[in-house]
Amino acid sequence: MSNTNLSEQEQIRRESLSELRKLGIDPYPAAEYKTNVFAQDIHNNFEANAEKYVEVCLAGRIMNRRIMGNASFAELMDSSGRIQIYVRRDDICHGDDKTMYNTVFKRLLDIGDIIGVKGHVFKTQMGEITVHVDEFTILSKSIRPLPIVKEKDGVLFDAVTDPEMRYRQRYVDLIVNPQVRDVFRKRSQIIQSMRELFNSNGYLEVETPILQPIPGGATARPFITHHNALDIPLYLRIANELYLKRLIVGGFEGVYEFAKDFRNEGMDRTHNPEFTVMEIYIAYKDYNWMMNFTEEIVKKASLDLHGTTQVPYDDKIINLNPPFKRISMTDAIKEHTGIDISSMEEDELRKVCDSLNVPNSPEMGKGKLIDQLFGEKCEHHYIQPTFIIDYPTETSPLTKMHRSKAGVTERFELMINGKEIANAYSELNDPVDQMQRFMDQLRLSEKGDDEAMFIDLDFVRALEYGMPPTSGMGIGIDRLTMLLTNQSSIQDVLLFPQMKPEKKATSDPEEKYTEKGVPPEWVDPLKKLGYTTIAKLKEVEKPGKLANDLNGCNKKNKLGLAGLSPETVAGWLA
RNA sequence: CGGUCCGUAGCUCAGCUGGCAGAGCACCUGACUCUUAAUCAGGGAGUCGAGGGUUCGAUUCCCUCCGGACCGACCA
Repeated sequence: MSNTNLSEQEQIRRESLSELRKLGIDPYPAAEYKTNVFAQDIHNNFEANAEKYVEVCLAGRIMNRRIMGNASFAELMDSSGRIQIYVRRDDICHGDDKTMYNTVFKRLLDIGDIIGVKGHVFKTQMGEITVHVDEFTILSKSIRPLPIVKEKDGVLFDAVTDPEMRYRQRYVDLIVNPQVRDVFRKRSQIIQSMRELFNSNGYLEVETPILQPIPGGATARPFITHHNALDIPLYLRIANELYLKRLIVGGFEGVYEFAKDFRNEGMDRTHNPEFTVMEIYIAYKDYNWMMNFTEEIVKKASLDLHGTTQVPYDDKIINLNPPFKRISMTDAIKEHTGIDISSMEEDELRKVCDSLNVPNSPEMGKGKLIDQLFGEKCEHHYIQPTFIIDYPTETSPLTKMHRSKAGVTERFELMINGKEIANAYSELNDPVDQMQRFMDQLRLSEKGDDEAMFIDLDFVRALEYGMPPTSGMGIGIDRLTMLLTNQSSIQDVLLFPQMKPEKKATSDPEEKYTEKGVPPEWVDPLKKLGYTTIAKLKEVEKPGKLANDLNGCNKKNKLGLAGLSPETVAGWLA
């Protein structure tokens, strides 16, 4: 009776659940279920070694059923893939009692249920490798129907594509869209590939604070939170750079971290409020060395994942085989605008921006203007991997001045498919210069740039003890994964992308209704008719009509309640 | 934040210039012992995103709101 808000199919599945229990079958058994094979193993090896597959046991979710009287085919999906099973009445029911087949298998089991099967592998007349089941065990009953996706010759029918469902109920997406699982396996492989390389070089994987008193190391708006015991504000980190460099000061030769960073900014196809960055810092190296190392990282990840450095993205082929093109930012701007900005000051740059219709604002300094020019006019052209090198000092406050070029720093970004994939420097280790750069940032922030960096005095203190010359690099793991798995939105490489809260229909609790004199058994029918709050109930003008609707609902849903008179209903509304 | 499009059964989607709410899959009943998008016969399933307006009558037209997608602006 309390189930009137469930769909017909959900009610039927709940009834199946209690029928199973009445038959003495636990729909959610506690015991370990020992399997000895995965679907993929059977597909790969059955034909060569049929004798090894006479007693198999596997478990998975029922994805499809084809019942033909006393025999049935079904598809079972485990973590490795799908395999067909064949269930024959007289093979699973040895005596006269055919309940396990006629009632349990045919009627009480559903698509979505998780079962274990024991049997032997054979090949059907149609040539499909199949498990002939001798015995099955219900491992978990599903009481919510799955979307039905059918497939023939690799073509999907009725595939679930609604992003709302796919991202919000990722578990459903993973069940019905098998290629989605593959993307996340690849994501893990990419991280594994990088970790292997770093560890084999003797670099140390570390963990640094996510809750930071000063959100340093990058320019971005942070999330802010509060620590009650200390009574201080804390920020969710926007970068871990300053902590990793403290560790280089502390004497580690190379440190790296796969870090979740958090930025309180816009969300779209390439931005999620939390995202993953791998940052690595290595002593006694410079950015030239780091470019070579970055090439090696990207090449290895691609080879480990695809066995090739030619990867498809959209309609393009990206060639990740080093060496990658290297071009300075000023040359890049010259290449795409024909303008040499290398000796220009702020006023001239602003005029150039205006003449090229590049948006700019008064609080932008020289560095920001150059950045803006590059972003608008150049960035999207770099489809094949390209290192953009030597960035303006103003936008690179943690970077060493260039050893020979004035006004620029030893910094590179790796652009692939028109997007920034990696960002690296020869790290600034001069504590006096660092302090000066922080002060410059402070002035920018006073000028109105809300993205200028905070000053981290402890970091400066660390540098005062002496940091070896160091090169550091960060790679956006989400974006690298998008690139290597050919996904066009960041939501497709994050298991649980940030979503707006699910809207929840307001609904008053039962007590609110009973206070008004509504009998408890009539609360659900009322809600089903749309009177989910007392306020809505009060708006009713014709109690007779409501009584009529309720009696109709009673009859339609076979609730078996005594009929209501208009007077009774009018009493609730008083 | 601006422009375009979308929201109908568990899922994928039709529904014309306003007139009884539709299909396929899924579900239920029945048939069928090698099927495979199984098939065949029958059945029931809906707050047509929410609220308001116009109308004798709104899923359809208008307004507001909510949610989503794509394209722009901002950020990694």
